Amino acid sequence: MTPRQIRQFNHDLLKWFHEKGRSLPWRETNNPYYIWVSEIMLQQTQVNTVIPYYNRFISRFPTLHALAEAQEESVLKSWEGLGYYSRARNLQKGVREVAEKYNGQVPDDKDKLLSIHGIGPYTAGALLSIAFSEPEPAVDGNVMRVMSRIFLIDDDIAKAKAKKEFENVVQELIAEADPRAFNQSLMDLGAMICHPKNPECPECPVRNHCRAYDEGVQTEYPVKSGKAKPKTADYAVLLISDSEGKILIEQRPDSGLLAGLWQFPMIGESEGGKAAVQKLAGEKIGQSVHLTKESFTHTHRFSHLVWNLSLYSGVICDPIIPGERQEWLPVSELEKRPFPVSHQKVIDWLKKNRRNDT
DNA sequence: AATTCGGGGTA
DNA sequence: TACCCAGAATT
Repeated sequence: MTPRQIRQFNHDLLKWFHEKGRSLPWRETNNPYYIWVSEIMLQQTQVNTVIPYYNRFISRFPTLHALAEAQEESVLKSWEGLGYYSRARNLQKGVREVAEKYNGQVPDDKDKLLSIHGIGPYTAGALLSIAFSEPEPAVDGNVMRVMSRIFLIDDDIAKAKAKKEFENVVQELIAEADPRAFNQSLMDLGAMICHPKNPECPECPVRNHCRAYDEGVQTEYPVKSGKAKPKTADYAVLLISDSEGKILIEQRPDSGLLAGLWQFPMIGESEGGKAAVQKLAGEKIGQSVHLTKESFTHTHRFSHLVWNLSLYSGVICDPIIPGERQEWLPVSELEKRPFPVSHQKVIDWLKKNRRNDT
């Protein structure tokens, strides 16, 4: 684009944004900590899903220091159900880093931001532009889709390399714009008009600048290669209760899938058969236990994994002393711990079917 | 450069 | 179903 075309593009885009842009909780503030929280929550997560989580989170951790000083488990509890839990752990790590290294002030320097845990190229750009009004690109899925159509860029956006190309394009456009409004207007355009499947081009404020619209090939962009088929894993979920009706739960490891969350003990069911489950359950719990296969089963789909869960229950008369990451809890207190959604389904079943109240 | 990290909305 | 979502860390 020529400088004149760039000015016209900016004018058309920002005029639309000020008239039709979304009003969102995190747009009512310039507090870098609030913007930071919102950007982390919004990673791979839709706006409407985030809104209630954001409001609760800010209400519970109203300042950067409040989050820095919180128990990690209470942070995970606030994140429960939102997914990608390492985001929450890294956010708190990053906040603690800012509290110690930068006296609680979120730095407005790109390299310093990128050195903070959980802040990558996108989030650094978003903070610099939205919180500090610096002309930095913030390239996410929306921006790649919009720009791929406007300039007919056919790089595979599933590849890491493609992002640089889009950052260069945005960098040229943003130079003459209000960076804060510019980056957010691209995201709103991507979310409200320039949809992946059925873009509403007649409503688009920049369709006159769009090469894909000009050539009628909007739906062929962006170019994106496919993902691998998720693998499946079968598990026996153990509902072990003591004579008082307390349930044995355990905390998952500090790294990997669902790190730090709580769950009912699980056993890989690869070979199937109740006898095998019974034997492994005895080893896991530390004493032999008679299990009953319940009718409850549940399939949980992650983006890269499928869990097939089936439920076994058993009662222990002489309860074991719980291990380091285990605990006996009454059903009524399970909600104090953060559980993954798959095991919340088990809790739902338990509350409907429990035979002995506690 | 490819894989691992959740869960829900949408056509 | 399949794809997408205000991506980053790890391998």
